[in-house]
Amino acid sequence: MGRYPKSERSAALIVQSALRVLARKGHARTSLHDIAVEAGMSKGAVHYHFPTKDALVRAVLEHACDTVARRTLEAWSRGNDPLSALRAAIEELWRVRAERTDEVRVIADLLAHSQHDATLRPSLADYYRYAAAQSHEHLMKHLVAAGLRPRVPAELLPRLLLGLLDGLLMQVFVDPDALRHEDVVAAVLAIATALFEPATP
Amino acid sequence: MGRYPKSERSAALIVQSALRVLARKGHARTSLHDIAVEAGMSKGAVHYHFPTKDALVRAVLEHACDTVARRTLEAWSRGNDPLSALRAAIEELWRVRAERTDEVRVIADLLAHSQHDATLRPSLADYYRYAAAQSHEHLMKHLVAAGLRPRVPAELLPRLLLGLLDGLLMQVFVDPDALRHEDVVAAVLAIATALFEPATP
Amino acid sequence: MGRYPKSERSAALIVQSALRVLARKGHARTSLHDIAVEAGMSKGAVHYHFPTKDALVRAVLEHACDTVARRTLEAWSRGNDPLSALRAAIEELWRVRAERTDEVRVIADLLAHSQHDATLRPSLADYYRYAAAQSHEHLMKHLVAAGLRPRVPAELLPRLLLGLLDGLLMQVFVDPDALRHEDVVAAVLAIATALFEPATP
Amino acid sequence: MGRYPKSERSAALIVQSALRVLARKGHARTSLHDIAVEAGMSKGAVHYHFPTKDALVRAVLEHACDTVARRTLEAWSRGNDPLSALRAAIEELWRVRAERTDEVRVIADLLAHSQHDATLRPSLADYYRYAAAQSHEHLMKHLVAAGLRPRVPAELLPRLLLGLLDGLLMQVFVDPDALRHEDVVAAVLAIATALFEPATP
DNA sequence: TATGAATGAGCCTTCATTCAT
DNA sequence: AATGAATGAAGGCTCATTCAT
Repeated sequence: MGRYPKSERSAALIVQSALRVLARKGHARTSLHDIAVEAGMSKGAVHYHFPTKDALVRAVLEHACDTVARRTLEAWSRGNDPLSALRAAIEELWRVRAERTDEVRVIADLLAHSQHDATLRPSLADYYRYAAAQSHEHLMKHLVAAGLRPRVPAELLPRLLLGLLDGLLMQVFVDPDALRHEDVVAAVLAIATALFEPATP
Repeated sequence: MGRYPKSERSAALIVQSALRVLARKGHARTSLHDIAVEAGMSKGAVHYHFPTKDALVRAVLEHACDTVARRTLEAWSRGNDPLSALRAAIEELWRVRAERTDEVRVIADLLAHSQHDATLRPSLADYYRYAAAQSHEHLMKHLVAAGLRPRVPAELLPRLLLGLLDGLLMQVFVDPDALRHEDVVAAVLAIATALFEPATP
Repeated sequence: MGRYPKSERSAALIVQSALRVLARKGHARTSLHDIAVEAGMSKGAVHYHFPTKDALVRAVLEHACDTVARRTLEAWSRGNDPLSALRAAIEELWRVRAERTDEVRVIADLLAHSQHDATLRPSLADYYRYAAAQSHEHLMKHLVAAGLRPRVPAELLPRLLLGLLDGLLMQVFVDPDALRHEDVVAAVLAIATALFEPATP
Repeated sequence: MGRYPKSERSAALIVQSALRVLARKGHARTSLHDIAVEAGMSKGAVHYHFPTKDALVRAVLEHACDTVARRTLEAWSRGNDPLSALRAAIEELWRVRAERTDEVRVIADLLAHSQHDATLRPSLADYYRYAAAQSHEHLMKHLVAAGLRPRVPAELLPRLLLGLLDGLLMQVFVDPDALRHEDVVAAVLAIATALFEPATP
């Protein structure tokens, strides 16, 4: 701790500041100047650490994906019995979205941007793959262990779950009152369980 | 009235051109110059018909939402028996997304932008409301008529369906090969049916 | 009356409207569009009557100079004895300025502009010459008739008087409370009379 | 501090260049591009030092007012006896105007502009106040010391003097041959002295 | 490692002017 | 006599980037 060279500390500071500004103003309206001000440095300093704006944005995206992925991972380690674990996970997965963390907002913003900037896609693809893999693992562990088996191809399960949550989030973006927290959790849980049926012996 | 029909034709031409350019380059990278070139007019002419870039973008968004909503409406009017109608609708709803129409891409782009530009939200909120209302009506008509009743609050049904499809689309944006068409349709259909249970008499 | 062809009436309407807008917004910030709107016509119509913006502005300037000159003329036809006539004239000459008529404001604005647009100078020079000639005539008639003779070259008298009033007006432009009406009139009157001495027989 | 003295030098260079261009072309026809070219810099550099065109113009105006005020101040420190001091001052005050320095032209131009741009007024009001205060002080010192007292309110004296000079200048703007230098000086001197009378003991 | 200065391309917008109708 | 449509040249401003220090 504190052992990092100044360079690394500054770079990290810039990424954090950029994340905040990007969440607040969006990629299109964020200038390097804004980021430099937020970080308390000069524009030149930002360029010293990140050769290009795109490079910085990429770093921010990776950081944001990491953070969300980590929180997703934790989401699955709660609850005792399979069902309550699933419920807790869904609740946490929705919460991390509904809270509209800086990270979540930046990811949503850059995901749209990635349609026209291919360099952003790898991070996002990794993120989806990783999140899906995690969810897949836990879904299988919990539910199959409970004597259930999926009604759809197993590798599709997590993608459906995450897609559903992300899609609902978009509706909240547009109209914050469109969905109630409990309703979403209950409905997603219903869907999740409905995707399994008793395994025939 | 009608003395100068050229105006309406030009305005429509500008909106179409703008839609194309926005789909290709995204809101952030699209300039009025690009749009003017695409429309074969001068920048001044664009400003003559739309006082501001924002105004034009809003017009494009409304047009795109209309178009997609209309296609969504048609999606529900196919098939004979309830189940095949549902299947046809889901297939069409996914196709309109997976095809990545200009309209769909622009909507996705502007939806992200709407996080930081409140003036875009009304059109999008209308769009979601309208699409949800349509889906709600047909879902109830088809499935309830088939002696089923929803396992979740009825008004949530279409939001879940559309959210799921939109969320899956985002994964395709990032990684075009992440999902196969048939898989998606089958899975969404499974989910949709799983959301109903026989109505107890 | 009413016998003018439409063309002339429209042209006059445009000049009046332009005067109002120019007084309100200043030459630099006035567009032909503003003037057309004020006149309730289209931009094209304005161009029909005045081939160029400069031509219109020149017409407005002439009109304004005429109006002010006419009022100046009237200013000298009041009062009975020489001194009260002089007092009345000065009071009116200051009032027409201090009121900040549209005409006065436009003249002030265009006078500054004339430094860089020589085509405006003739009208203004005419105006000054004409106003000076009027004032000269009356000053001489009134005061010389009263047995006085000027202390400075006679042809300079009106230029001094008008210059003084105009210069004081500029101070009011910058700070409306800089000068009180009565003070100005009294002081200018004092100066005017001090410029004469009893004619030695 | 002083690590980057180039900044101050550049800012000053820009102000000087802007003064020249404004004097030559007038506020309305002067673009930042013109100023940048005159300064031998890029448009961006101008914006680096002055965030806005208005800000730059304000800086130029203050600079011009300062310069003229300083020269006015010097005008009063010449001559030995009261009368020759007054004469010298009037001569210099007229000269600084009749020379049509860049500063004087810019002040006249912006004064007209200030009718529609309130942000310019404070500088001009200060300038008039300051010049009036200076003139007031010297007028009183010289003339009252010579046993004279004003015929009009004392605080009006300098405003009358400066107003007269400024007003005459406007006539010269419009018609350079309207007034001869010696005539003006003699007449203004006559007026100035006529404004005083022997103090009764 | 970081800063202030400067660049230059591009963007949105305004506006006088032209022209077919 | 007048209108709506369209043009094209600026204009002010933003911003990523470069560079000497």
